[in-house]
Parts: sequence; structure tokens; C-alpha cells
Amino acid sequence: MSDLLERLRGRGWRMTSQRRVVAEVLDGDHVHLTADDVHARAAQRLPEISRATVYNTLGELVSLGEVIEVSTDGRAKRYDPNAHRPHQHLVCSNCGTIRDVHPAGNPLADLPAEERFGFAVSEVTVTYRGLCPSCA
Amino acid sequence: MSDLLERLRGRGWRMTSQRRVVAEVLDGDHVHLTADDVHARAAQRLPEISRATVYNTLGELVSLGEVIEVSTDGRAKRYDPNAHRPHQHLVCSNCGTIRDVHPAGNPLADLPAEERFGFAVSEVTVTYRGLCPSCA
DNA sequence: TCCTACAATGGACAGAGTCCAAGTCAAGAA
DNA sequence: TTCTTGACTTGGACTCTGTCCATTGTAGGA
Repeated sequence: MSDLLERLRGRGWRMTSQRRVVAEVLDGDHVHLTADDVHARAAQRLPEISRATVYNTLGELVSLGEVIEVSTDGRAKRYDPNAHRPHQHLVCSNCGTIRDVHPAGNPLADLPAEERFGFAVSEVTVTYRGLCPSCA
Repeated sequence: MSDLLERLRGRGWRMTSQRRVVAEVLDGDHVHLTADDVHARAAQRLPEISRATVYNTLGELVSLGEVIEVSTDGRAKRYDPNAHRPHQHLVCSNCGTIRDVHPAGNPLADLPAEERFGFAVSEVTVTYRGLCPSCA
């Protein structure tokens, strides 16, 4: 993620301590934090950071394509920094833990034309559910 | 859906006018109403029905397996009465319209064991997105 | 160093959903 | 048919997630 800051700067993103902290919190693999999680972790380093700033920054990272927004259930959206390698998600139906997974096959090709109802289909998301090892 | 009421009665469901109206509103193919939609339509026939009752009844229908809860975006959940024939969803990224679709293939089989992280995977939901004919 | 446009703040607000105490009623019993 | 009772409904308060906006602050170029 260290080069994320560089990429953002290169795109003319104005660098502030708040944005830096949010970007740093979203570092690593299998990271799927809610906005509130991000706010809590960011506030450990920058206690006065506001919720609105966290939401704004997450929204910008999403529209820049650096972070993916994941809504697996009807609850809070999660933010996934693994935006540069296509993947799907595996969710524990009990505790909500999320893992990134890379299934074989191409689900887009599995949808026959007569099942497309004239839609210009451009995207597929696949969500696997089951019990994680700790919950099983 | 006419036999839904029979099935529910057979399961010992106490039949009230509110429950009957909610079940009747959820009738048909390609029906994907929000709880608020259901409440609005139910209220046309039974003006004094409360939001809490609609939520309670929808929740019961879901746990009885008669209705599927669909959360396609971060917005309101939708309720799909087509629970007895497995299917996936095709969503318009512009207007949110939903269609039931029946893709070929078996996405569960596409997830290799080494990508399951020890989860007992039991379910897959596939959501196709694109522009519907009216929005394209 | 100074400016200024862009960013952060925090508090109000909105939408979706849950909870609860009190009142109502479906359906079995007599 | 009427009675009884536990299940159901109500509406209002509440929570959670997210958005909006006027005000204040500041990064970074001149």
C-alpha cells in the first residue's frame, strides 16, 4: 500500500494527514473494514479525525478505483483495498469474516442471451457463504 | 401464491388479515419489493397496518423459507417470493430493476479447495449487473 | 510568506430497520 | 356461541449507517 500514496499524489490528490491515515489503515490482504472500523483505527493515530472525513475519503478511494466497496449483507458496507486483482468473496454466515477468493470459470459466460432480458451485462459478483473454521 | 396461505396455515401459522395481505402483495414473478413497497401496497387494502408488522411478517416468511431476502446494493433489502426455484439476479446498475435469471454452470464447483480456507461452503449468490433496455 | 481553493469538522438530518410495552384478536375449549 | 389466552399488532422511540452543509482549517503553488 506504500505506493498507493504515491499513486494518489501523482493523480493530484491533495495529501492531508487524515487522508494519509485512512489510506494507511486500509493496508494488507484480506482487509474488509467497515467505515466505522476505519474511523476507529484512524482515530487511534489521529484522534480528532471526523466520521465525515472518513466517509469522504473512502468514497474518493472508491471512485478512484483504489478500493472496492463490498456489501455482503444488509449491514454496513466494507472496504476492500485489494482493487487491482479481480476476486470474489467468501463470507462466514455466522461471524461475518470475509476472505478474498479466486474461483475458476467465468460466470458472465454462464448467462445465456435469452436470460439477459436485453440488459447490457457488464459485471458479476459472486459471494460464497458458509461457516468458517472457528464457527464450524 | 394462493397455496402459500395454505402452506402457512398448515405450518400452524396464525392467520391474521395483516399476514394475509402481506402474503398476497408478494405474489407473482419478478417481484422484488422493498419492505416499504410492501407496506405501501398492503396499506392500500388495510390502511392501519403498521411498519413493524410488515417487517415482522417479512422476517417470518424469510425464516420459513417462503421468501428470499435480496440485498443487491447498500440500500433497502428486497423480498423475492420466488423461493422454490433456485435462481440468481440481474440488476440494472442505473435504475435498480431486478430480474430473476437462471445461469448455467455451478459456481460452487468453481471454488477450488485451496481457496476455501477451511470454510464449509454451502451457498453461492451470483449477481449480474448492467444497464437494462430502458436505461441503455 | 501569503493566498486561496480544496479539505476537515461536527452537528443536524435521513433512511432502513429493531425493540418494547400496551392493546387486540384468532382460534381452540367449553 | 361465548370465553380465554397466548400470539399478534401497534406506534413511537431508538439504533445504525450514511449524507449534507456551513464553518473553519490548511496544503501547496505564486
